[in-house]
Amino acid sequence: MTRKEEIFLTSIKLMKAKGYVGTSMRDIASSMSIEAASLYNHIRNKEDILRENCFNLAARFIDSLNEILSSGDDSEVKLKNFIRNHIEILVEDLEASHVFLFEWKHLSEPHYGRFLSMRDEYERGLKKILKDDEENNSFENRLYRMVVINVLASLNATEQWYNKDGEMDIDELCDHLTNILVKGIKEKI
Amino acid sequence: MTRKEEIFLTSIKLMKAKGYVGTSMRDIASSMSIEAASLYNHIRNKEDILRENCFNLAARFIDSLNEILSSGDDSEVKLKNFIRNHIEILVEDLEASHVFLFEWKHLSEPHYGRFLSMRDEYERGLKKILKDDEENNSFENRLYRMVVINVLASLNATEQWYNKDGEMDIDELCDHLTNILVKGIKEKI
DNA sequence: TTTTGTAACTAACAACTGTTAGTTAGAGTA
DNA sequence: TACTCTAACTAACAGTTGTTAGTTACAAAA
Repeated sequence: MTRKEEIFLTSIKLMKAKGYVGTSMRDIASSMSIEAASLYNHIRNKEDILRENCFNLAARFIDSLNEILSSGDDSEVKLKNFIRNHIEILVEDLEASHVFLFEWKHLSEPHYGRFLSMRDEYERGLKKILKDDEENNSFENRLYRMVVINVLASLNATEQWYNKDGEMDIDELCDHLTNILVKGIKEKI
Repeated sequence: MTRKEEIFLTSIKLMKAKGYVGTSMRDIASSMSIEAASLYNHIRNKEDILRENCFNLAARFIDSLNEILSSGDDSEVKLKNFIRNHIEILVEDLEASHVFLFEWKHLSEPHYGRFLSMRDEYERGLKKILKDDEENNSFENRLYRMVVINVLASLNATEQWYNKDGEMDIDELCDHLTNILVKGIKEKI
């Protein structure tokens, strides 16, 4: 691991705990037992850390989406794969995901705008997957935004409770999430 | 509206946009065209604003929960009322709700701990409502935490998209949310 | 041996932070 | 008239912020 990567790792850990604005360069430095100025040998500025984290994850979500959209699978499989990929990316680094989910709003322009439009793209992609499902296209048009946001909120909530070293592996996790989202909480699991 | 209430309103609006730490007393003051020091004629300190907002909402959620738990309704009605009350509180002031949902982690001790234990109480209450549902108690025990967090994440996501002046009223909103949560996204609405 | 790259340092910068002390102007009440 | 309340003010405090300039030590490459 390069020194730069160590700085990113330390920063993300702190930013999860105290937020982006609440984490100072001196916090990061002292957490690595060096001086704040020394950080600038490895990174350009504070926002770089946030930006790299946010766009790294955003790009992976978008790539996964495009792969699914361009596949020939039917819509049910597409949805299952969407959930699977989303959870895999989210769970791989739970600290990075937390900062991605909660701190992106502190990006400055033009990054803020770029981030928002990537989020829109992802939401439109999920909407397309849901709409292609014939059993499902009886949603009124104005409801799709609600459904899309609900699905993503449920998936992203995994960050709050999931423990990689716990008893539930990713396969089981995705099965449960798919069940709950598709069939609701009434369905026995 | 008292001057103090005006300060709270202005602060919450700014804190939604820039976060609690990212909002300075001078930001709040200049947004009201006064000096930062003048704010201290009306409030004790910055954290008071966050604390009052967070605990005001937390108390309302807890009160609503206790009312439902102590009612003699059957579990299906309890869940429906839980969703209804939660949404009503959340939607009444969307800016206050946003700060409640995203900025509580900046509370200092002992408020931070108190807030967390109120959240736990609320989650335990929802778990009890779900568990009392006989059709439903086939969830494995370790799954309830996931289901509870998923339900709350979906309900709270309403804050992201709902517009009080839009076309959907609260009755309809609650019906859709109840449907999606209970029957899943496969169910036609 | 000389050069280059890595990784740290000290010192300083201008701006901003939450908050306090002390004061002032005006309006309502005794 | 004298007093009190409300709501603002100026000035200052001690500390923190992100960042830059310039320097040093050491190891690897030329």
